[in-house]
Amino acid sequence: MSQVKIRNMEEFASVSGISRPTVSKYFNDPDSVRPSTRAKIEAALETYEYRPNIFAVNQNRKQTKTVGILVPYLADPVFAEFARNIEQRCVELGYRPTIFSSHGVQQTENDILDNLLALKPAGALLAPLGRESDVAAVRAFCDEVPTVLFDSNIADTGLAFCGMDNPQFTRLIVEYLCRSGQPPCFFEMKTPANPNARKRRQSYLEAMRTLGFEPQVFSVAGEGWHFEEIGRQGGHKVLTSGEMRTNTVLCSNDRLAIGFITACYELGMSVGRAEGCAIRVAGQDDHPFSRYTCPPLTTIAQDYDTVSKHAVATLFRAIEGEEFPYEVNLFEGKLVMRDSA
Amino acid sequence: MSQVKIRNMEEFASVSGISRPTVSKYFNDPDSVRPSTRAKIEAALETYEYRPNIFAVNQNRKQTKTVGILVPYLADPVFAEFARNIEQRCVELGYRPTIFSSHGVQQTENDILDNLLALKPAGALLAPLGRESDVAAVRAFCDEVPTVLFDSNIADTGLAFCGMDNPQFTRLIVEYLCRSGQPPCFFEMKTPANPNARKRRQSYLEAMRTLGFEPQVFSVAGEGWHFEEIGRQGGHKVLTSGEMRTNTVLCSNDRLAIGFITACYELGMSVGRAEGCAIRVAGQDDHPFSRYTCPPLTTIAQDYDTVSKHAVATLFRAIEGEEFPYEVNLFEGKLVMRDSA
DNA sequence: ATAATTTCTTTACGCGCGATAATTTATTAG
DNA sequence: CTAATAAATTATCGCGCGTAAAGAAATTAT
Repeated sequence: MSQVKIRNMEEFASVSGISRPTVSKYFNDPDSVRPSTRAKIEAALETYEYRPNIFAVNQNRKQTKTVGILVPYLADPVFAEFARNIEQRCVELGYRPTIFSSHGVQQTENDILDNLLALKPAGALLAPLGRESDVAAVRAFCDEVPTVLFDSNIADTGLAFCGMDNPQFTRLIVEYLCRSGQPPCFFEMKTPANPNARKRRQSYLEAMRTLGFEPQVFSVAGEGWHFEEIGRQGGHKVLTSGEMRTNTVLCSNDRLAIGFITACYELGMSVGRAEGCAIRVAGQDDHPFSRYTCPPLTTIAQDYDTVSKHAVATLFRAIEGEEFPYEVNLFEGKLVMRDSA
Repeated sequence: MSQVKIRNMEEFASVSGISRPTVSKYFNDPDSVRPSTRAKIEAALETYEYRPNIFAVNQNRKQTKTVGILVPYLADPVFAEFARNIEQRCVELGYRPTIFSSHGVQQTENDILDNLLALKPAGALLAPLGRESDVAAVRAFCDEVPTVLFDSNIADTGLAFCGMDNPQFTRLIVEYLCRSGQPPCFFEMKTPANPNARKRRQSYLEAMRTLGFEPQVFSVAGEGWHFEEIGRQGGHKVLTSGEMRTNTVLCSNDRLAIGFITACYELGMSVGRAEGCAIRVAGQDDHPFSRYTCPPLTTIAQDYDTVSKHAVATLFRAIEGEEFPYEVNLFEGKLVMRDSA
């Protein structure tokens, strides 16, 4: 490694013995130059430290190598896992992903979309806030940037949506709960942030009716993204109300279930499918922490990997110029039987 | 809002009736122009949509408004919380934070530092991987960019370090455990990624000796960042080994404790400080989920807010030109008494 | 070998803005 | 009202690179 500092592409071109426009072509696509010149450039790259100035590159190219990743709440391990997974795939494809979190706030989501737009990204992968989203703002963004939505759908927005097959999710676990014990009641937030929650409620009702059982829904108060606390406090209310007509609770998602189990503990109720337990609790999502609740949580596993993979693949089809109609890709979940139900 | 699209600062200057250099000055610092011209510019800003091209700005300014935030593992809610907190503070100060995660991998950490360098950030806030970090690479980065380290310290690197006062943390909870029941043994990973873990072990030994008790340390195998699973499997080994000379376990951190409690559950051992419980378990960090374990976890609360605040404040002192010697700022934790110990 | 084709070089311009110097205009002090 | 000061204007350059056109050189095909 030479001590000579290369200041720009001009200098690098001269030490590599290739003209600047050709070097520029090389950095744009190494395969676009003759193998012999490519070798020369890469030899120089071994000797001298040089990388094109990213700001100059991005200013002049119409399309950057940036990919925006936006999740509604990064402190939720479900979304941290999505972000990590998607990020890695983008890196592998030679792009520069940037992760943003709306922190559950519409204004923040809008600000991020606005800032992201200024970065002229090649594409974006968005998990919108859901109910809190400014639909017009998200649509406006999608009109400018190739975008794939995931997790939380906004109809006909962006190139495609990749998410869960909520009816399948809920039907699967409702059927399991019904055949292994008492039919479940449904525990949810009254005004859920995420549209998946509404679909799951719907799917619960349908599944119960199909199976010939009377559904019972508990919608508890609570705003924001502190689901565990909402689940805990709501759990206390429901459990002490005496209104539960069953010993089995299906929670709208795992984080609510985690809080609900805490409530059970605090009320001295034993949770589990084992004999002698007072109550069975199940969740939906397979949250990373669900394996470690006491008892471990029975739930439906969302396949982060498949959803991420498909979302990224769809985006890059578009980035690489393919045209295709709007898609909705829903993926099935798998039952994860643990001890809580 | 006019329909005329403003393409650059030149055009915006002309529609606002102000010369381009003055407009440029305004965007650099709105207070640097006369109030009357500022008003004119802001009036135009109401009518026309224009924002300076961020790439052109960053190319020409020696210093950008970017701030890099790097954490070792974003899927760990402790770091998600840090990242969120720091991010928000930077936004409030008018900067553009960008969050990165090393995902526990040295090469990733190095790549991120490398990429970050190319973004000419005004500063960076790094929580290094710890044992896995390439110290030379981190130091090299710190030589180029004003950097404050947090959470995990690398001696004499960067402008300052902000983190926990591990001796105080551990002493506090050891004292509590000793006066409220049997003195604790210490449960940790054999080769912890994070240097805090080593200090906590040390501090445990000292605290126990000071109090006149015989320490006992269990170092369990396990690599990586899946602490809950390591805690669970290690917990099984320790609990079934018959080597524990006490009914109280202090875990090196909350995530290990969460896994340990799961192991207790799986072995049918009741956890808690209540009478009749088989074992007491305590953690350290006040992980966001610790409130929801069964029983809720007694732990030492790390003050994310204060650490973040201090780290950001220190960085911006440097960004704004102040010179000061290398600092180490350690913050005390508070005992959070819940039911597990 | 010659022609056809591909690739490279040279030259030149443009992107959008920061920065500077010299000049003009507006504001404030006396 | 004039001088002193502050602020805005005009003009001009530079940043580092993308890109286009025209011609030279190297490669491939015939």
